[in-house]
Amino acid sequence: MSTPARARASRKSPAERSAEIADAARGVALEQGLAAVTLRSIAARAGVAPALVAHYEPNMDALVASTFSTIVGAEIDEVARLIAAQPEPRRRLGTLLDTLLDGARDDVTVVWVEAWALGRRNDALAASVRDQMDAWQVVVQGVIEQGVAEAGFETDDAAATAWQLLGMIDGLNAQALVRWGDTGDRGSLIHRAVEGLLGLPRGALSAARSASGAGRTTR
Amino acid sequence: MSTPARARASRKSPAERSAEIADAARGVALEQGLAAVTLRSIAARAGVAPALVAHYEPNMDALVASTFSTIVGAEIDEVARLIAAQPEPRRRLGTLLDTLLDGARDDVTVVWVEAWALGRRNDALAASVRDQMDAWQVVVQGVIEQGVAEAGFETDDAAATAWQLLGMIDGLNAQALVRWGDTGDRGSLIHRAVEGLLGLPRGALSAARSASGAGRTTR
DNA sequence: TGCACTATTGATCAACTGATCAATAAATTT
DNA sequence: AAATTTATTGATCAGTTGATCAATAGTGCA
Repeated sequence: MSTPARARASRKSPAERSAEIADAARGVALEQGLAAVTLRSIAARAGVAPALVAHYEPNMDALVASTFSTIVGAEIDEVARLIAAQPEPRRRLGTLLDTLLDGARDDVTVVWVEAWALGRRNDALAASVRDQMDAWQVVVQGVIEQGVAEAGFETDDAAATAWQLLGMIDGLNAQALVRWGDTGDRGSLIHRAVEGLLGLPRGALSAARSASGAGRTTR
Repeated sequence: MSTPARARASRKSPAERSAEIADAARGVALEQGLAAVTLRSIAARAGVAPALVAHYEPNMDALVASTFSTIVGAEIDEVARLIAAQPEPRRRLGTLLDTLLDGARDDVTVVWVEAWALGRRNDALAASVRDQMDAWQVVVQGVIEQGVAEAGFETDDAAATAWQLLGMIDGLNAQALVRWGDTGDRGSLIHRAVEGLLGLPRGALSAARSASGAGRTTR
């Protein structure tokens, strides 16, 4: 009862082991942040010697970058699916805002914030961050363009408006991360801001939402 | 022509030396980010042995935290002064937005973003971050409340609206930090969003601004 | 069965971090 | 001038990080 020193890991196919390492990295990143994705922490979680992680990954910067992409990519896919399920632009937009601001993905927000910071010293990560931001922007721009075509959204530049919207969301989430506790309801006021951004009448988004029965009670 | 090994530092009063160390930390943080504020980097910049930095600071976490507070505190003071110089609420708000989004303080934005990330592992820093966010919020809330009283701003909850506004600003700046280059004009669209947030007619803020001759040409 | 391939590992490195402490040296006081 | 105080330092420690490499041990093939 002393050294819980990991037994030799069973031999697996490179594909399988590689996937396990990626999974371990994803888990550590979600639970403790991207900064905790180290050679040894991942090895420990995967039940493997540190050298094996190094064997499968060109370097840790790359693992951190791919881990970021995996996590954020999954988030984008998930939210994109939720949006696509909504039948109408205003409700799509409301779903987008409510989903991203409901606090259920704070672990992903941590990953985002750390990626912004770490990206300054990890080029591969910085590139991944830009890629995933672009991917988000495409999704949001799609919602806006459809809204312009079908639901009276007003904007000269859907692309720029999408960036603006994303920036607002990211900022509110990052803020909520720090302001634990007394963070009021992020997401209630943003509806007004977005209505202003898109030239919609006050209440247009909230109305579309409550009409769809998506109201949360408290938070 | 080999070892530029620092000569013994001249003896100074604790107050003076302490200030020099704080200055060195401020400089490093602004030029290379908070993560670069290390015992040795600060010692080198201050022209002093690493042990002396440790002698003057209880620990590095505290130095990082106080450095953050110094930098952000100065930013708040500066912007608060700029705002106070404006005679009217709409122009005050416009000045606030334009000043914070003109990209002239990106070095401070880096400090903010890194503080959000590092604060997760540095309690003293996390506390400083909360304090400075509160300080910002007070300033913004003041602008809003005056606008409600004098310039037709509409909001039920000036405090929450101030947080919303800050979140938007932080998010756009953080985003611009990463999206080097193709970051369109942050700050042009935000006027519409803020108008929506405060129940102002479209163009109310931009009009107040250009009327005051504060227009920037390009960026 | 024995050979070849390769997944896996322990040991080890260099580089960096924050921190401590006895020794040194410059002031100030006596 | 001597003693005292204290600013400053070098040396050193323990801890972390990413990375390399020869040695080990499963696995499948001949």
